[in-house]
Amino acid sequence: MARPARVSPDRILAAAALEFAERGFAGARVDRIARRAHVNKAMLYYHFKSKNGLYRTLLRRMFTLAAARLRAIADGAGSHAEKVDRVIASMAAFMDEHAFFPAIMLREVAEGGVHLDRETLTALAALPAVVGAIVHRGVKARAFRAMPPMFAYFSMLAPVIFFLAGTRIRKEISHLHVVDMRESSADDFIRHMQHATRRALARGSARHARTS
Amino acid sequence: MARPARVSPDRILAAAALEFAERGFAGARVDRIARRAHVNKAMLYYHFKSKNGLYRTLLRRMFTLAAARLRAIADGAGSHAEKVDRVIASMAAFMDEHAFFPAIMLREVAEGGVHLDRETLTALAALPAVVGAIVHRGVKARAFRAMPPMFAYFSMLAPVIFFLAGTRIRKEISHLHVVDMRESSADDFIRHMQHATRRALARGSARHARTS
DNA sequence: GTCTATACTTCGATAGAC
DNA sequence: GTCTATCGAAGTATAGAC
Repeated sequence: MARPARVSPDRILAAAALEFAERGFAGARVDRIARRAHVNKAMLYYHFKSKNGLYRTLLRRMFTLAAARLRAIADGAGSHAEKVDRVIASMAAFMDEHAFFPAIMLREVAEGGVHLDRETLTALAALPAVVGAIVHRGVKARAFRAMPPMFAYFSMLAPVIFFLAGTRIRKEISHLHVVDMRESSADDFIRHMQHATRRALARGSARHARTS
Repeated sequence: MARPARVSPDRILAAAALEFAERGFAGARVDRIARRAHVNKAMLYYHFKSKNGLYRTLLRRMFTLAAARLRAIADGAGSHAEKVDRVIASMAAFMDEHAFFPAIMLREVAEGGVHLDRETLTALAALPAVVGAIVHRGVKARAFRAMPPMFAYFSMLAPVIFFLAGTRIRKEISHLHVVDMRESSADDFIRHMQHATRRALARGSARHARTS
C-alpha cells in the first residue's frame, strides 16, 4: 500500500533536464528548476539533497535508459551491419524523445565529467562499451574492417549528437545568410550517417585510399 | 611610435581561453581569469568591458584564425579529395595548438550561441561555409557523391572536436575499467577520420548499401 | 511532505586614488 | 594604465513552522 505518488521528484527531474541542457551545470538555477517544476525550492532539496545530487540523478537515469536500448540491439538478432544501423537510429530516436540529452552530453564531454560520481560515470561508460562490443564482434567476424572500436564509436555517434544539439545555433547562423544550414531534416542526416558508417566499416575497396 | 606593449590584453585572453574551456561561460570566474593572467581584475574590465565582452573577443579571434586556415586550403592547389583531407588535418592541428578550442566549440553548440553577438556568430559561420564550399565544388565536379555539404561538414569534423575535447572524460572512464578508451593516439584517430571521410564522399560502390 | 523566511557566500562590476 | 576597496545583486542551502 501507500502508493507513493512520486510525482514531484519526476516533475523536478523533467524541469532539471531542460534547465541543465539549456544552461549547463554552472548556469542552471535551482530557483528556476523549482519554478519550472511547480514545486517549492525546499522540496527540491528535500528530494535530491543538492543541485549536484539532482544533476547526478538525472544523468544516471538518462545514461542507464540509453544503454539499455543499446544492449537490446547488441543482444538481439541481425547482422553486424544491421546492428550498427540500429545503434545510430536508436540513439537518434532516444535523443528525439529526450531532446535535452544531446546538449547535456556535449557539455559533459567538455567538462570532463567533473560533476559526476563513480556510479554516474559508470552508467555513462556503458554507452561506448556496448557500441564498442558490437563493432568488435563485427571486426572479429570479418564483417568489418579492422579498426579500434572506439574510433567507430566516435565517428558514428559524435555527428549525431552534434547535429541534434546544434539545432538552435544552426538557426541563428542561418539568419545571418552566410551559410544556409537548414538544408535538410534530422531524419535525412541520420540516414546519411548510417550510410557513411556502413562505408567506413566495410572491408576492401582500397580504391578509396590515399589519393595525394 | 608608442609601441603599445599590448601584453596584458593578450595574457588575459590566454587565461580566459583556459578558464572558459574548463568551466564554460557561466562557470568561468572573472577573478580566476585575472589571477591566471597575473593582472588586476580592474584591468580586465578596462580592456574588455565585461565578462561577456572578453568571451566574445576571444571567440571571434579563434573563429577568424581557424577560418583563415580553412580558406587557404579551399583556395589552394590540390584535388577535391586532398582538400578534404587537409581540412581534417588542419583543424586537428589547430586544436592541438589551441587546446581550449574543442571544449569551447562543444559548449557553444550546446548553448545555442546565446552569448555571441552578430559579428562573432558570423566569424563562426565561416567554418561550415568554407568546408561546405569545398564539398560543394567536389560534388559539382563529380569527384564526390551527391550530398548536402553541411552533412559532410558535420560527419567529418564533429568526431574530431568530440574526440579532442573528450580526452579528460575518457581518462576518467578508463579508470573505471568498464571500457578502455585509451587504445590509440589522437593522430591515429585523425587518420581514421580522413579515411572514413574519403570513403563517405567517394562515388559509386553501391555494394555497401542497405543490407537489411 | 510542504512552505516561508532568511542565513551565508560568491560574483560581476565600479568608484576613485595614483 | 594600474591598484584597492567595496557595493549590490544573485545564488545555494537550511532552519523551523505547519
